[in-house]
Amino acid sequence: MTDTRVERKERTRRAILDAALALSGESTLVALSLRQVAKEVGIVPTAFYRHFASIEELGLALVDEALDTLRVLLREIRRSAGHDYRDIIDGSVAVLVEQVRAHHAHFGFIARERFAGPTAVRQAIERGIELCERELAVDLSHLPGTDRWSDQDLRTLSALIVGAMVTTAERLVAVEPGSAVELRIADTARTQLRMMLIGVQRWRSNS
Amino acid sequence: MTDTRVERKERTRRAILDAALALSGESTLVALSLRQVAKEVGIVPTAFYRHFASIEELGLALVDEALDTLRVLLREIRRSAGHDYRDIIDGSVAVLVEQVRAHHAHFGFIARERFAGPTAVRQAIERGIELCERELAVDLSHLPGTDRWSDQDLRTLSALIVGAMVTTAERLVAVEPGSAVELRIADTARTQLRMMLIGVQRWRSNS
DNA sequence: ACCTTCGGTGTACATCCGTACACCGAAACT
DNA sequence: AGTTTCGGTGTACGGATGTACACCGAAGGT
Repeated sequence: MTDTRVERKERTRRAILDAALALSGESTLVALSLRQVAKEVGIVPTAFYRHFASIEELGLALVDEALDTLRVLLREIRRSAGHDYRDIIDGSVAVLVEQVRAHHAHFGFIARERFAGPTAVRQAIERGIELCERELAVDLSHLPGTDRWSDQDLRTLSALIVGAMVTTAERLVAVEPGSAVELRIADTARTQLRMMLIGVQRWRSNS
Repeated sequence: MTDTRVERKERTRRAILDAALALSGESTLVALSLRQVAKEVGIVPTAFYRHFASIEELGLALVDEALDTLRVLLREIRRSAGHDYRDIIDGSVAVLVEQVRAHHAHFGFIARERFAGPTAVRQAIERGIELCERELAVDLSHLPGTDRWSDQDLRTLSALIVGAMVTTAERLVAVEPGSAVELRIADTARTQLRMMLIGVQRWRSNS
């Protein structure tokens, strides 16, 4: 009574999304049944259709949300960046750890569905990651040492870094926050970033 | 009649493994039913139990085989290695492309189940990849320029390279052999390896 | 005040699932 | 030759799944 009909609808839509995200964490979207989700939410199975036509469509909505937090991650990294290489690296990894902690369900979801999800979901994720690579490539072009790089080399380095960060995120989600293992993973990530960026100063496009 | 009982058994076991590998390519192991596999093989569902206690156990057998071809990949790379950095890189990527072509079902399987598979399968894959990192670290220690590296830094670089190669493999399986895209992926992989290895000459452990 | 819209309900059904059980027939052993 | 082993069969079950259909009751529009 305190709320309008659209508010009610939105609320159960959220509940469905949250339940699906939580349940898919136990295995995968493709192993998730409409009835499980409905039971978890506390609605009757057929009510599910008032919000989504299928689990796959639900998955696409989840991908959108997960990719949003991925973009937030990039933005936070950019915002926190110092100008010294050391600062950039330390700051980026700190932000990564923090964001994965705060939204580990989303990162786990991306890792799981990236190769195992329904086709449409996979494609959506791949497009999102590609977008991140493109954004990062632009950031990289503002770094000292990349003045004469070709666009393609910038993209290639970007892909390398994004790949390493995705792998790091995948490792982080499997680990408890604040643990010693988490620190080791962060340390490895910092070292890897340094290794990749050391190359930057020496690199000349085409050679 | 021409064959003994153990041969027969082994033959249908193989058929089950092959069918499961093929069918899991459409989605995931966790979305694969015992009955689907049985139907594909041409046996009655209950006959499945003569070979595996569950789909998960079947999955573990598949992991073993997939990890075998991963080890073959490493061995082939080592065998084909020149002593010049350029040779090593070109040769390694060539072997990678060739192996992924020849066993793309296995590489796809690893990519899919690595994060989305049953727990035991995920762990087995992670252990296998870790083993590859360790092996590669030893190879790296024989490279010129890594004389004074700490073991940990060798492992870290190894993890970086393995991660990039896994990502490359994941991209290769999604692409048709001999296509222009495949060439581009291989080219990117070569560049990335060069970028990583350029750092090797400049790197000093702890700094 | 009346009618419409629409999120949620309840029942129902065909299909698929894993698995238990009794059974078969030929290979393998003695 | 007689017996055992064992991969494969066939039936049968309780339970889960997607979805069609008729229905309800309150919010929302007129």
